[in-house]
Amino acid sequence: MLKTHRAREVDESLEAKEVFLAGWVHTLRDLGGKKFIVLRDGTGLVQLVVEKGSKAFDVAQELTQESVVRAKGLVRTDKRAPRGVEVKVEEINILSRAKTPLPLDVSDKVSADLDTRLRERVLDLRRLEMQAVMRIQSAAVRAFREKLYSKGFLEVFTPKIIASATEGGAALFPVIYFGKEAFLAQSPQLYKELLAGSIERVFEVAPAWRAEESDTPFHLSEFVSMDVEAAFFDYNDIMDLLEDLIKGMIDGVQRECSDCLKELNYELPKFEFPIPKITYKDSIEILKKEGVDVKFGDDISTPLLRVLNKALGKDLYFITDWPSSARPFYTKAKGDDPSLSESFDLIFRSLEIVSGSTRNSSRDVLEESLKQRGLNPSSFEFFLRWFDYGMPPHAGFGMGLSRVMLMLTGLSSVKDVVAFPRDKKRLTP
RNA sequence: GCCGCUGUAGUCUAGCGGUCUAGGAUGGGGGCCUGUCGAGCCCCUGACCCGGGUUCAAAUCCCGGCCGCGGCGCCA
Repeated sequence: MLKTHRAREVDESLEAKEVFLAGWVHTLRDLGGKKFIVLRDGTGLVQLVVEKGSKAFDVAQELTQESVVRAKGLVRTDKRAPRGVEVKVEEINILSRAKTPLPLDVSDKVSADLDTRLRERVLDLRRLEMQAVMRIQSAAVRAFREKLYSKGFLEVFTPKIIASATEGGAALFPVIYFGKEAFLAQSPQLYKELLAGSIERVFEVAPAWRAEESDTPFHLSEFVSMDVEAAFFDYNDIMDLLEDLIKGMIDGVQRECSDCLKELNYELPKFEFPIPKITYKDSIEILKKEGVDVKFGDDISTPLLRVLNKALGKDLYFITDWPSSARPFYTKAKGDDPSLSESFDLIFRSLEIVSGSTRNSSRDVLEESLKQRGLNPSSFEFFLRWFDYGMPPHAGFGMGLSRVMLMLTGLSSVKDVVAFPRDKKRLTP
């Protein structure tokens, strides 16, 4: 290893100890007879001091911002240092010298537009704010996984190259698969159902692709979907589970990332638990009362969700029991009213972050449902045939990671929370 | 895809018919400085998206294109 400690680990307990540190030159302050280098690594910042006359001084003369260096020095506490502790450098060497000027200010004295930042993303990801975002994401995904493991779910992986459209609706990206036409999966939906039909409780964290025109701060053509599917669950069981997961993710981020939240100047919203539920029907009534021209069967668009959010005064809520016609073919209808379905969306303010339902588990019902939507059951035979051999009742949901991240970071575009986002116009970096 | 707004040095921004030889900040180069922490001070460097038009005169007004942002649509 090139280093004995990481930046954050340098504290008073190491007083007078020799350490090796390595990282990026975050900022440089040259006072003539003394140089201050703020060194950054994956854990944070620490100040290095280089005195005139030391061996290191001449090398430090050559430093530029964002150069990668390794330094040997003695830790000393000093109330004048930023964290009350700093490292007096004895030796320093440059592992990789950064060219100047940088195309982006990593130290955040001048902020750049999102577009510029995405173009210069590798440098952008070095900014403290983006480091915080990446940490929060990791903590959130970890909390999601751990909660599911604790409830006996298995993490699974479904194919991402598929033969045909899974759900109908969304446009897919075609790929050439050994001379045959194939597509990138828009969702693991059908495969996760089949897995739930074999191993009961499964989840997957994986990318999905949609070739949609959608050009908004909430859509990407490639996104990470957090999917859960469980046999012997219905949509109420799934909503209970989801509530636990949301709670776990918020707690996990709060616990592990308080400094990151501070870096983002963001406080996690205080949600009501249990998460309030409102039916689709009641939502429509509320919207009507608010003077919106809507009727049963209409989709609740983003502008309408804003109205609903304001009327309800809730930041996180379920909209349940959607019209069957507004849902995909695998969604189970309600027993007492087949025009409605056992389905839900979880809404953060006016943003849908999760969508789920009880699924149809009978082949006859599925075939009928496909026909009603103008889809041909025979093209779904790869899926339907397994319903002949013992398919339990099951339910599940799909959660958009980057949308949840907006809730956990306070940022306003999913392009900002994804390291290398893919949208209609962006294919690099 | 539609509607609206926008495009000025590496980055962020001021200017919105002549006062622009385009101002500031940050960065970069050079100099001074041994406790900086958005270090400070001095000198220097670097820009009007592209193409047409209007006008005596265009960064500034008009048209087209491209890019970006916001909203909507598509999408779950």
